[in-house]
Amino acid sequence: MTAVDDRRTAGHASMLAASRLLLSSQLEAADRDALTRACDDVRMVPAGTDMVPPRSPVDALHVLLEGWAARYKVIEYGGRYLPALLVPGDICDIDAIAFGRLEYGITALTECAVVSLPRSRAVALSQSHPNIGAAVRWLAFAENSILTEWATAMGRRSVHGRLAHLLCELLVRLKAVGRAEGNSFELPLTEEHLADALGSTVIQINRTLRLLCSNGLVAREGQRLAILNWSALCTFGGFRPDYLYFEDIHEQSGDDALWIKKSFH
Amino acid sequence: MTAVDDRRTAGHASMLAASRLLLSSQLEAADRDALTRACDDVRMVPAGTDMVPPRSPVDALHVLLEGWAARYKVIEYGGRYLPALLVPGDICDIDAIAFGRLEYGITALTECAVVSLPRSRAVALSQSHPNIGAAVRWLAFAENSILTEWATAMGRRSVHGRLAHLLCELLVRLKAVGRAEGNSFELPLTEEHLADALGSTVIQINRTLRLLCSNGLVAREGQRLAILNWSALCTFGGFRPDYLYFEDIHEQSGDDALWIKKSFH
DNA sequence: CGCCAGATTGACACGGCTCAAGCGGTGTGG
DNA sequence: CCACACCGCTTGAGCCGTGTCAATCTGGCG
Repeated sequence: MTAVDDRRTAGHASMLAASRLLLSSQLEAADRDALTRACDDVRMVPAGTDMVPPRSPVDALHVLLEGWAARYKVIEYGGRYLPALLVPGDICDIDAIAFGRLEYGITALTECAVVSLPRSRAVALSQSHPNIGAAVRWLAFAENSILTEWATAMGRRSVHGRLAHLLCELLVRLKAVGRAEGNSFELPLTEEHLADALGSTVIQINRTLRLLCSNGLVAREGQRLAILNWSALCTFGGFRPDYLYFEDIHEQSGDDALWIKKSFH
Repeated sequence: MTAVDDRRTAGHASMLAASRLLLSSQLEAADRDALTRACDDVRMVPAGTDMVPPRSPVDALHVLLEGWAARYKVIEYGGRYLPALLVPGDICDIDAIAFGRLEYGITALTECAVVSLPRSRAVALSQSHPNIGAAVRWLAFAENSILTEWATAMGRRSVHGRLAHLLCELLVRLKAVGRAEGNSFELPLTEEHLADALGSTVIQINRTLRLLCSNGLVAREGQRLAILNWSALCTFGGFRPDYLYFEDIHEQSGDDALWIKKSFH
């Protein structure tokens, strides 16, 4: 995990720059400083560990700097479901700003580096800095939109479609935080993780992944996933990136934002 | 529609009092006044009509006073899905505060009475009145929680479970706005509406509803639905009301809030 | 070398979707 | 006042997508 260690020693200030929250164009320098200063030190979370147990009181928000995590819910006799996959830059439990208790848990799917932002400080900041308040609100609604899309996918798409859709979404989201090169990215998730995120089973995911490969839509090499035929994969999964509202984010992305737009117009 | 006409002539100020937004305990009298004054007049929307077409620019938020509506998405070759059922008091398109365009449409499932809150005024209010901003943020996260629960249900529950779960949710939500008597409420939706909300089909909903009836869990009389065995229905649907975060709302509900709590502890 | 997590493959069963037909209530026009 | 149409509900039969069960294979690691 040398990459992780590098990030760690570099301090979290530079890392935070790529977080969803700080990407918001509504923030000014003072807002960013205040946010960065409010964060605690970087903490490492081993893979498979609960960062936040479900239904417990939360005293801090967690910003993911490195690694993959997920929100999860456990249904009695229904197994596990992952209503959100979290990548570097995401705030794992942003709703803790409004609620002192969360209905889901957060688990580290790989080894993770996170910084904590004490809840009281987060609440205070979003009150005292109107821009931060607005940015949080924006993020809340953006998550809302993603959740709506996921629920729709669960309700009205086949497992094949859902997997294709998810891979498309991941590429766009990873590009936005500089974690994709061209049309490929590291996907360190097991098929079980994907199954839990898509409401399916390992077997089904295995076969679907294999199908996408054999049809030349994607290719896998180790943990790296490359999308070979972007437009075909989008069509197959019914993916349109509008629901991510990434056009509202100007900084950082630049060329990539342009690339996404071009693919659809 | 005499009931609707009554409400109409009564003016919207009193009606708005029951809206989710105004229920928030974070608001003070001045905040409520400002919100109420910012609203336009009541407008009637016929059943089956689009209140807001999908993917179009929105210039106003819509607060539902009377009737049932839904957010909807249309999937090519996948039919329609309703990621949210809206009942009186709900804000149909609250995310328009953050985005000028919505990814979903809003359709009136029955005849509806709505008031419009111009987007510009809503944005201004949530900036100038910190309490309103916080209340909007709270609502955003509350919707987030419901969406998470729905996605989880779509992914990991059977159609039977999902329907039971939905009926439980509806009772709690309707009670909170005074639209349920005891364990029963008006359910003016067709089986097709329910199917679209649950990602299923008319036939399946019909059979499931029939199953719940024959097992003595619920009873139907016209458009009225009564939950005969609340705890059994909750168990069957895996329903726990925590995700609705209604304990944060103190006013208005009173006895009902107590009743919900008692059922689970 | 042996262990183990994860990927893979096959056989099978079942939930739920599809197709198709009939039923009942309500509204409308002749 | 009846005939017809239409919408929503109901019911049956069959099939397909997926979940389940079970076994094998692979690569990494102690």
